Amino acid sequence: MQAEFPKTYDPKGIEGRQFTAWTDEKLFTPDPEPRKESFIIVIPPPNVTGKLTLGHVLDNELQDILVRFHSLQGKDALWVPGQDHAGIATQVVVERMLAKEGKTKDDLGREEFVNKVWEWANEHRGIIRRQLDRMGCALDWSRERFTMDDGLSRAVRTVFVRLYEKGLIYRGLRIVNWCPRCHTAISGEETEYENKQSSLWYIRYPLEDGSGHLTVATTRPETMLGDTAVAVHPEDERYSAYVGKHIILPLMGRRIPVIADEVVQREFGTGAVKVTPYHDAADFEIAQRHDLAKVKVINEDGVMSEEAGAYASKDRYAARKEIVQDLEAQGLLERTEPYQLSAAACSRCHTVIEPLLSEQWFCRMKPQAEPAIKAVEDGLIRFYPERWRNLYFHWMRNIQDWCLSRQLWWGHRIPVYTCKKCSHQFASVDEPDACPKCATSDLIQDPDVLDTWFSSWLWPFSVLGWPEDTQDLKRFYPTSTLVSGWDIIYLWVARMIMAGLEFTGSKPFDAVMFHVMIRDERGRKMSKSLGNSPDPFDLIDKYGADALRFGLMLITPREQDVLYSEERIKVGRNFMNKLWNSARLLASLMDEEKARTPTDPSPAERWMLARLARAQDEVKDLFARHDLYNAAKYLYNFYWHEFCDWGLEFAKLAKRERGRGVSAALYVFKSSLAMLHPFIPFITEELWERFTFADHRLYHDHWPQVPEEFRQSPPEVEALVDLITAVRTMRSELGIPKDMPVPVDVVAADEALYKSLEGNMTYLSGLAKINEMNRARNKPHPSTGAVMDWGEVYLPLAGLVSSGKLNIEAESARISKEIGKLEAEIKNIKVKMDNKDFVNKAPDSIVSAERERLETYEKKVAHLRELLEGLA
RNA sequence: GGGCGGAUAGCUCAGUUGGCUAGAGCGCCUGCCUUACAAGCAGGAGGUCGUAGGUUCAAAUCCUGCUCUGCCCA
Repeated sequence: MQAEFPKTYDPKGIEGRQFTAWTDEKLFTPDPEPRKESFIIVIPPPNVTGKLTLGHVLDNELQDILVRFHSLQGKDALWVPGQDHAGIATQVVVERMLAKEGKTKDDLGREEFVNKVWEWANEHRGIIRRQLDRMGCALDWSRERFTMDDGLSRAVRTVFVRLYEKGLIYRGLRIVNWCPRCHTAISGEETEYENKQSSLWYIRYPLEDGSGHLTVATTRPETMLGDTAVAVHPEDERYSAYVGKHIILPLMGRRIPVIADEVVQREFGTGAVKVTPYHDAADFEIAQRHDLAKVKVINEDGVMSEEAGAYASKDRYAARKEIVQDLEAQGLLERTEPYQLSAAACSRCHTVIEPLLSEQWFCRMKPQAEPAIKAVEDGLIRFYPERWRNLYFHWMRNIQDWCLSRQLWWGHRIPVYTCKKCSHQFASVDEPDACPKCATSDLIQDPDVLDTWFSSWLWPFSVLGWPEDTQDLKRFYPTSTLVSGWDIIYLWVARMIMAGLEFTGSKPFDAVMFHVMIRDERGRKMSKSLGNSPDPFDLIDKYGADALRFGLMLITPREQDVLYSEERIKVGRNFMNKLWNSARLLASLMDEEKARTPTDPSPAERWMLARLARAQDEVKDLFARHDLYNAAKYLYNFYWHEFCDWGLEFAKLAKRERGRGVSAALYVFKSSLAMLHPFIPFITEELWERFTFADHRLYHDHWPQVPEEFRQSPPEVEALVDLITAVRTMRSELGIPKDMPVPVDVVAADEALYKSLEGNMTYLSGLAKINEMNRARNKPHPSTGAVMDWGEVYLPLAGLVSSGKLNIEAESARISKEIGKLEAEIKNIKVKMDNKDFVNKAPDSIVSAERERLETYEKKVAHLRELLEGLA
């Protein structure tokens, strides 16, 4: 035991020292020789651009808790760290840096630009590592991986070639989400919807035969230049006469048909809609059905194309303005309404997305989805909480083909080659020297790169060495549990399941544990622009990593997004201080004792051991259900309100009054440290070390095993707790000064119980200031009292009345209230008992329990009435 | 428009397969700087379980409608 033990727990210094020691000892690298069952998690790779957020703290904390818990269960635990290369995000960041120097990526050229990105990425990987270290994450950094590593890149190419050769990857012309700033297609998940106040423009489209016009409403007037039809609903009687006629498109003079299609929403605008196949996904579908022309009027850079007539080479928004003005000048703008629209924007640069017809690489997903659906349906892979299965099934059953290509430089370049000579196109894992058809070496590789998720979906096995058949892969795959926010269930979790089944032939993990999102105290999402997202590392500076972790765990429900505020996590800091101070107390009480399994525990100690045993069972059970929130709460309440409030108070008195040793309390303390360790690794290791509980780290110790014989709690200690609480309440209501001792008279139904209570005068005196206990023969006058399940306690007032003013009103109000509650309950039970159906149909155990309750309550009420009379 | 949730104390949430007087933390009130801890100790107040029906001997819990609310997809 180290001598110095400050009054307040200060994590500074301690956390850093502990972590350095863990790293030096390679604590988190499992033995090369597998000896026991293993537990493995792969980290959801943080984005390499990332500073970690509070959300990451939660996500990684949960994983750390699981890893440490399973290590304490005696397993070989492994947690593999790494980062993903975050294609667009990283490229955008580096491009911005270049822009500050007045350069573009094209100035550097592809190779030099990619080198620059590598430099930047390597630096940031270090930042992420330091942040995870500060949280105390038990990651095995000797196995760190990056999605752009050689091995993982090879896994990506291998998978691509396999799918290509299976015919699942194809080139297709589709409407994609195009970011005009990033110059690439992006997925729906990489877009964000932003509510914008805009307008709905009503434009007149003149009919060719001069018989009038149709009015269409649009939120994007600039796209009208590319209209190739006007569509109405086939059952819309307002327009049935017009179907088949033609319109002369204003500003362009193009002749376009009026067609009928069922997707048209009759309620929107006028019910007649313009059709722009090149720039709208729904319109593209219509065009396919009706064989319409597709005219591209906006280019990849967001500028109007040559086909935009007079508006060519103007910015899309400038063109919009002019087009509206020109239409108005021609009397074709019927009216303009304010309109709230939710516009898709690039989640990386917030430029408004341009839906654009574009040729991209796609992967057919349906064949891979089927076994993945079955794996979850059959329980081969379990979801916690289970309800996320619904979302998974819903998406998987409606799965769309995956757009794989991105027009970026940073990422895995698509391994498709085309022979310049014979035009043969093929995919290859290794860079080919020559065309397999005509043997010329004049080959061109596809310039695009793959979606970042195309490497992330391989993560559970690529990090272990796949496609090589490595030792790690054999030993640690499939992994145990994946921890993830529910927001990336499609983007990542579902795809990993498909990839695992498709490429390794087995599931990637046994279970998925989903956690909720963190919002601010007003329920808003954390975001940079709102400035409501705290830097978790400021919080760690202020409160310590354990306090942040435990505080966060205690306020984060499983199924409902957590409303975070700094005030709320202080509960974590308070707990650290409580834990620390309870340790200080034990340190001051102990002599040379060890924390052994107690050999001859006193009743008070057995009471404590029984609570420990229950905590151990409960918490283990909660872990089995992946309910770490309630496990944390259980431990909090057990440690604070059972061990500290009662167990330590008993131990303190037993030591001071009777010179009894504290080894039983030390045993409970030691066991508690082990159970708390997964949640708060730093302080528990620190205390473990200070008390020299073992010559090895707590991380490698064992979950407490409380002997069976201690599981039964002695009834007299339960009675003792009741008695102390009752007397404390009466003292408080009556206003008896805290130092004034009181005598009590006790009636116990069971003589043995009374006797054993007598043996606990130390506690009665120490915790309720009871100086004398007598067996009650008659109710003393005047007196108050309380009725317990096992008997009654009377507090004679004779000696107290003379000594000062007692608040008799408060005390009699308390008793009246208790009577009221019991009478209401008695009434309820009587109604039940009078009900023949209840007596006949309810299980006997319930009926007899009700009968007993009725008797008990009636007895209690009778006693309380006597007490009330005695008070008056 | 389709789907998934939520509504329980002032606030944030627990409440397993229906069955003891519906719990916790924070906040609030009262009294305490009691030799571990005022980031603490002791005691206390506070709830028509959103609403209307239904099933049942019995509903916060199961079913249906409605209201409010959050999110996802199109």
